[in-house]
Order: sequence, then structure tokens, then C-alpha cells
Amino acid sequence: MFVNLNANPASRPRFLGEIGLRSQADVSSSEFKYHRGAEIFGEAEPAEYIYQVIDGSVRSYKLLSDGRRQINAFHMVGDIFGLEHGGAHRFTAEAIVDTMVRLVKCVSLAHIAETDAAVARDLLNMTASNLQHAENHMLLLGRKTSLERVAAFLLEMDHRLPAAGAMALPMCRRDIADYLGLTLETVSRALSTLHGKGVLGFVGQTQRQIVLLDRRKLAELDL
Amino acid sequence: MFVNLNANPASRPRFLGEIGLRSQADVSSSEFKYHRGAEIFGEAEPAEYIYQVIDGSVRSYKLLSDGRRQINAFHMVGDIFGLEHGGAHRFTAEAIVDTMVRLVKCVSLAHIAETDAAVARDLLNMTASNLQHAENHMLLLGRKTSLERVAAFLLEMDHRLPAAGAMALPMCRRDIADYLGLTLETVSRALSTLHGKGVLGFVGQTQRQIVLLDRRKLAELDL
DNA sequence: CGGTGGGTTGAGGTATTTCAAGGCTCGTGG
DNA sequence: CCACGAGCCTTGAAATACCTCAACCCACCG
Repeated sequence: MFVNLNANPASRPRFLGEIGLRSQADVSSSEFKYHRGAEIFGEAEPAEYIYQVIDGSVRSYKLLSDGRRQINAFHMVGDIFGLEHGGAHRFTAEAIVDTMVRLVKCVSLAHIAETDAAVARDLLNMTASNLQHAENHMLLLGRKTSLERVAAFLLEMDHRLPAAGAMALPMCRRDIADYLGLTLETVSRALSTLHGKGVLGFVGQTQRQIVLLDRRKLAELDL
Repeated sequence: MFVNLNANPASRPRFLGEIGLRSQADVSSSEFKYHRGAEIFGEAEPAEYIYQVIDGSVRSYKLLSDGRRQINAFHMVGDIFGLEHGGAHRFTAEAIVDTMVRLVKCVSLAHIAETDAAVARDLLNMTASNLQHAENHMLLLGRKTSLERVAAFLLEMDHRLPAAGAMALPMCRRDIADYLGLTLETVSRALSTLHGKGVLGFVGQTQRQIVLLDRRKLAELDL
């Protein structure tokens, strides 16, 4: 895993603006491509960069010693991830498919924030929205049924993926399962159940499925 | 539910310092007592104050429409809660026992943070530590067994409650269950199991139990 | 063409929930 | 002072949602 650092100085001031950190802080950015399944950073590694998905998708997760995995978030095109408050990553991040990311070296974003109010605000905004997502996910993991979890997942993806009408899920059943605190078989069964109720359709049988979601019908089930 | 606002101007500059916001921002604070079970604020209510537990304990939770409850956090003496990034609370907060809280009116803490770097930093610190707690809790809710959850809960409380050796849990079994994504019966059984293994002891049978935790023995189970 | 990596579906197992009963403590009121 | 009920906790037995194990299918690819 290697990163082409400090390259392309001409692009220096662009990154933060593009990713939502609207300041002109002194940082450098570069792009890098990770192959499907490649690790972008590991849990407990020192956090030297922050990342933005240019193309592809990323999963970030925690592991228990016996291999049980909890995926905390999927990062789609445009999303920023790898932002840590302490010095070390608290997750492992992997490319779900071949993925292009932009990196910014940021030894101490917190330090920049001390003097730049705009950076401070953006940091807080991002952290707060991550927190909000986590809070909702705790409710899902602690109290929802498998059908409700899968339905919530579909709605979230429908909301976040660009495609109008049909969405191509980049992640496999196991990823979905580890995101929802289920097994892949349970996810598959829940999808079949929803399919049977006419809530969703599968377009093409070409491995990575395209899902057509009928949000109205899903809402009628009021899960 | 009423709050004695803007009282005691002499204490004005003290509050933020005491709660960890180390700046001298222009805010006012007051104290208020909530009876056991009383609601401190409700989900979706506008967030006009932030709170610190002076004495007692608080639970904050989300509800599903059919009454299923997920407790996101317990707030113990010294903890700050009710801090929201948007304008509205995303949880309901209730006093678990008779509880004294300090309140600070803060229409827009984010606004203060624009000009005061120390406030900005403290806001970020608190939000980040909330996020970290939520991330760990997602792993617990999504992937741990009932015994592991209860053990983790005991360790967390052992760490956060002041008492040396013995701790008095302020919350009932149902609260613990709703925090851990279990039923109260499962929590009770897990505690009995741990008791049977000599990991913990109960002091007195006086309703609100005192728990003696043997951290070494608990660690030996390596859950 | 055979192998690999998903995905689906079925059958059986199990951890946890649900339902139910009983015990203990405490407060209240006769 | 005692009886009573309410609240909380524990424990048992039965139900069930989800998991595990397994077989099979399909698409893709060397």
C-alpha cells in the first residue's frame, strides 16, 4: 500500500474546497486507486490522511478477535472518510470494488482548526453527521427485525446512490449482513421476501445486481 | 418542566470551565432537580440548553412507534449531555433516579464556536468522544452475545462509576436491556451466570443492587 | 470447461424472546 | 402494626427469529 504524496502541487488549494472543507488551509492532495478488496487503512494505524471517494465504494469496519465483523459505514462517491479525532484509525477501511480515492495528508487537522474557524466548523459538521448516522444505526442494530433492517438499508442506499429508479449495489450480501448485524442468508431471505411482496425487483442476473425499489410499496409495509 | 433561567449571574463565567468548555463565553447557568422518571427533554424538541449531571443519573433513548426503545447512553455524575448539532434533540432524556442537573442556555453554541477557538475545540472533543462510544456500541449491538454485552456493560460502569470496588447501579434491568439490545430477562440470566462463575457479587438485597465486580475473573472469561 | 465467487433456498439447531409464576422490598393506608 | 399492592427481580418452560450447515444454481474467467 503506497501513496504518491505531495504530488501535483498545483492542486493544493482545491481539495478542501471540493470535499466540503471550505477553507484554504495548507494541505496537499493526491489520488490513488485501490483494487477490489484492498485495505486502505487498518484499525489502530496512525491516521495521517483523510480520504474522499472519487469512484467506487468503501466499507469501514471493526473486527472481534474471532473474526466477527461489524461494518459501521459504507462510503460512496463523494463521501469523506478516515477522519479521526485521536491520532489513530478506529476502523479498517477496504475498497469494495476497484476504487479511486483522493487523499489529503493531514498530520493534525485539529491543529489547523485552532486557527481556521471554517475548518473547525467543517470538522464539527462531519463528526456530528457521523454521530447522527451512528445513533440511528444503534436503534436499528439493537431493536429492529431483520426485515426492518434490510428495508432501512435499501432506503438508505436508495437515498445515497445516484441512480434514478434503479440502483446498483456495490457490496455483497456478506457486507450487507455485517452492516446490519445479520447473516448473509438472512439478508438474502429478507430480500426475497420483499421481492415477493413486490417492493423491489432485480434487473439482470449479472452478479452485481441492480435493484429497483418501490418506495411507496415499502412505505406501505410500514416496518 | 420548568427551568429557572438566567438566574445567578454571579456564576456566569464559571459554568463552561466546570464542564470542560474551557472558554469564557457569555452564557448563564442554573441548576434544576428532576424527579425519578421525569423527562428532561424529548426527542425532536428544540435544543435550547446543554446539561451536566450534578447528582443522579440520566438515560437518553430513541423510541420506535410501537414502543421498542434503544437507550444510547447513560449519563453519570459529571457527564454533559443534550448537546445537539442541529437545532433539535435527537433523543429523549429522562432522570433514572432523582437527579440534579446544571443547565446552560445556549441558543447557538455553534455560533459562539465561530469566534472562540476553545469552544470550538471542546465541542469537537465532546462530539468525537460521543461518536467513539457509539461506534463501539454498534459493534456490541451488531455482533456480541448476550453474555459479552452484559460483561461489557459491567466493565463500562465499573470504569465510569466512582465507587472503589463496589458499584451501585442506578438503572433497572429494563434500562440495561434497552441499552444492550436485549430483554430484561436475558440480562438477569446473564448476571446470574456471571454471578455463578464468581465474576460478580451482590451486596445487600435492597432493591437497587450493589455489584462487586472481579475484573480479573471477568477478563479470564475473555468474552 | 472446470473452478471460484457470489447468491438462493431448505432443514435443523440454538440463542434469545415471550409468557408465566413467584419472591422480595418498600410504601401506604386501614 | 399488619395487610396489601406495586415495582423490580429471578427463574422456568415454551415459542420463535435468526443462525448454521448444506446443497444447488448461475455468471464469470482463466
